[in-house]
Amino acid sequence: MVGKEIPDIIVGRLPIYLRALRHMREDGQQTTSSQELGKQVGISAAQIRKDLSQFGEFGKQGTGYLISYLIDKLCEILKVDRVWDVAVVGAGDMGHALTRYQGFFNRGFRITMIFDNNPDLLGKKIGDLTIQSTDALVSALKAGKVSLAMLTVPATAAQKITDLLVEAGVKAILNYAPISLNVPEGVIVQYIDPSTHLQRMTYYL
Amino acid sequence: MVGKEIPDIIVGRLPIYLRALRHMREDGQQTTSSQELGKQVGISAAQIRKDLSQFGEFGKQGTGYLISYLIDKLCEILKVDRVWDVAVVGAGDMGHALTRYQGFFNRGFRITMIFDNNPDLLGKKIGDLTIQSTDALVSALKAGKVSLAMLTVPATAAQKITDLLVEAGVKAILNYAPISLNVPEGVIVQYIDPSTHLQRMTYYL
DNA sequence: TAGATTGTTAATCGATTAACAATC
DNA sequence: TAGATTGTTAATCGATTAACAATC
Repeated sequence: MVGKEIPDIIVGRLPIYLRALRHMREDGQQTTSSQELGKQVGISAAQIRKDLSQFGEFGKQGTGYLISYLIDKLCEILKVDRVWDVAVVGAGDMGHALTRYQGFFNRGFRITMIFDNNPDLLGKKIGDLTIQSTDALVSALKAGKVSLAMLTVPATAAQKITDLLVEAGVKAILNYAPISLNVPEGVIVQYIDPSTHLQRMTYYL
Repeated sequence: MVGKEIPDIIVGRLPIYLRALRHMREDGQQTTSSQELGKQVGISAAQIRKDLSQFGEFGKQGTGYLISYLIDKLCEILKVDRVWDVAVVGAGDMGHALTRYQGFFNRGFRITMIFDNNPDLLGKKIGDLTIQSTDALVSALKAGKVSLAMLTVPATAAQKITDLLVEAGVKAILNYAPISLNVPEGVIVQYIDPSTHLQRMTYYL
């Protein structure tokens, strides 16, 4: 295979597979099949095999996939065979919750900075981290070579902060503010907005 | 058009359009075009027109869409022309953050109950709401006819709580626990897992 | 060996885009 | 009227599924 572009929809499923495989491993399981994994995550066995085949041959006919091996391979593919530093901007309830969340580290992430523009919060601590002024954001991120950020500021501030993140060299933003962001080519944004998720479901009720 | 099934991928874009239209209205804007809206949300104008045309004719040649009218129509379609009661299960940092979040109400949702199984938390208040025992979950949800829930418990407890939610008649679950849930036909799940979102982005870095 | 399951191909299905007549 | 923009059709593009030879 010569570096043909992988569709993003496939990339988006890999973390789901990885998560399920980790759960299987925690349960002491050693091997699985595309059928079993598919049933677990609600995706057809054929699709899982097709998705994985984009990246190599990870299974064995007759026996399926060695869970630990497939986990390693997926971590490599997703580049989470290392730990990424992540900055949080916005130290409200959501930023607070994310910063204290213990689940990031063994998924490949570590929150190393938190920022807010509220003077009352500056210098306060969340866990080991001290809340810094957004005035320091660009220089601190550049110095720390941070390329991932989570954005938990109000919608009204989100675009302005985004522009700072871009200026600071951030390449991927997980946006919790309920607004679409404009970013230049080469910067990726993913959106988490519980209201849009809920609205997508109420349609069916 | 005779009730032909709308693809879920289209349903999923409607809340995005709705959110952008509301921002436009807040800015005092009265009309928009598929081109302008598309630029705002990063979707082609043709696709927006095609999506909307599944539900009716909401625009005018030459002038585009009346924002307030289109908002009303999208709210009707998504069934958020009313306010839905939502239960939160899990009163950790994330459940806390969601319960205190002010942004739900004008998107069509209102958190009316919060549950946790930690005895130390029972009876404590988050805003106006008192944390209830998960033992009371099924009866309280049935009594309140709640059909939406947000799940913010640890992954280890998520499936067990999901079974209770299903038993209580919940039809849509927004799952913050990092695990795939099994639900019967007729129950919808949406997933929010920041780690999977981040992993989807690190692939490209 | 016999049964199971992969990786892959071809067929099907679905989604997006381009183009344009209709019309405000 | 002239310019703009819709709703819709046909063409294109992409994703999913079914099927099966290969092989553990």
